[in-house]
Amino acid sequence: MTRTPVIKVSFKAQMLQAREDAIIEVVNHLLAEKGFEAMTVDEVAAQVGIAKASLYKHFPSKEDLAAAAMVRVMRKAQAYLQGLPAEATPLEQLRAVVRWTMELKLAGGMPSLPSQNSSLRATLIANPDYMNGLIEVSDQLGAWIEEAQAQGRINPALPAIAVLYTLYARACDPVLEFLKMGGQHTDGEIVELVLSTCFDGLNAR
Amino acid sequence: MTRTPVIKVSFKAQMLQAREDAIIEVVNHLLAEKGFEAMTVDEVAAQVGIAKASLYKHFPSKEDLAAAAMVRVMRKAQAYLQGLPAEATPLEQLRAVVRWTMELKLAGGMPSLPSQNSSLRATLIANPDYMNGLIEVSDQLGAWIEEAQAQGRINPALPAIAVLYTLYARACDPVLEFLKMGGQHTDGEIVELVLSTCFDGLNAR
DNA sequence: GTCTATAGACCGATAGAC
DNA sequence: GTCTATCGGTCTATAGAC
Repeated sequence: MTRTPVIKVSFKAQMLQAREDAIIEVVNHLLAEKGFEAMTVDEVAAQVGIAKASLYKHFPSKEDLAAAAMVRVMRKAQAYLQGLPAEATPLEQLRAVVRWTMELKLAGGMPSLPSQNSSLRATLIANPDYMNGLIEVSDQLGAWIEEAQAQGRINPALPAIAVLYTLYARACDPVLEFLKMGGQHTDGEIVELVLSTCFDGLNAR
Repeated sequence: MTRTPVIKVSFKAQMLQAREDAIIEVVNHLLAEKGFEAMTVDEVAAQVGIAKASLYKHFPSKEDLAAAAMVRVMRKAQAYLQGLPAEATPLEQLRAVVRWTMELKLAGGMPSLPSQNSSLRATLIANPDYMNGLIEVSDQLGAWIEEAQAQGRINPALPAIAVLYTLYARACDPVLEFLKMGGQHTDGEIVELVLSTCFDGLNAR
């Protein structure tokens, strides 16, 4: 066993980390653009500019690639929640995070995975980083939902879990891409439109 | 050229038609259950109980299989629209068709295809039966939407096309399956819940 | 005997894994 | 760069209807 200078190990680790970031960035955009099934690992390797075999040095399987991208976006969500102004009302917080989610999706940065893929689900559930992030985010959102319901801002007749799912679902709402495809509205208009139908509903008020 | 008894031709045609119905039924449920990519044509053949080659006597490709299922559900939608009571208000009609759509999905009869598959999209767009059905359904829904907006029942500030997309999106809303997975509600409750969030929004009124 | 449909082997390409 | 599995699609020999 050879002693390695500390400075070199750190540098090497930095390189590894940088490459992993690049990989995850590519995976993130590919997942947003074409989904898990349609994304091939050859494609990922090509876009990163490394050999396919090198990918497997970092991630043991395609599922783990996707999981890493999900962990990353979950961390970004946690950071966003952390940065929200504490003085805002719960309803404002919820609207803000949904807006953030939809803006991310419209910008091509939201990895949407099929909700019915078993191998991928298993990998995600087995990933503590992902699961802890998901739970923390859900707890925060759940708390805001219940506060907003207690304040009579969000319909108290709705189960909080149904509200939570409805908010999460904006991250993969096909209405966003359809409206964008139509080309009649800016991204900002689309976000406000869907935000309105989500919170205010389709009915006139 | 030999004359063939009418009765025989009819019988044979009936057999073919019956088998095609069986195929489409299987495809429909497989598409609802696991999506287009995950569905294999071997699987389809096995579940129908015929050889794979026989499938290709009926449908020239996997895409056409999916297209046939989509045409079928589109026809069912058209028949449902046709059967609605003419005296109901436009808003009631819209609510009814969305309810019907979600019930079909919860029952496993709504073939959900990924919105970003190009080969499948091409096949569907090239299919006149599907496109005509889609246009007819959209025209009917669009007319109701504009009527309901004129009556002040649906928010007139929303572009009609956005309302239309929002209604269509209920056919692939992951909230339905998530709530069903939770096991806390009956299918009927889930439908009314999502119907409420769709039309009334999350906010208290 | 002829003709059609079927069953199941088979092929080529692709993609995940190493 | 190689290996292997899978999957969409095809080919052929045979069984059965007429």
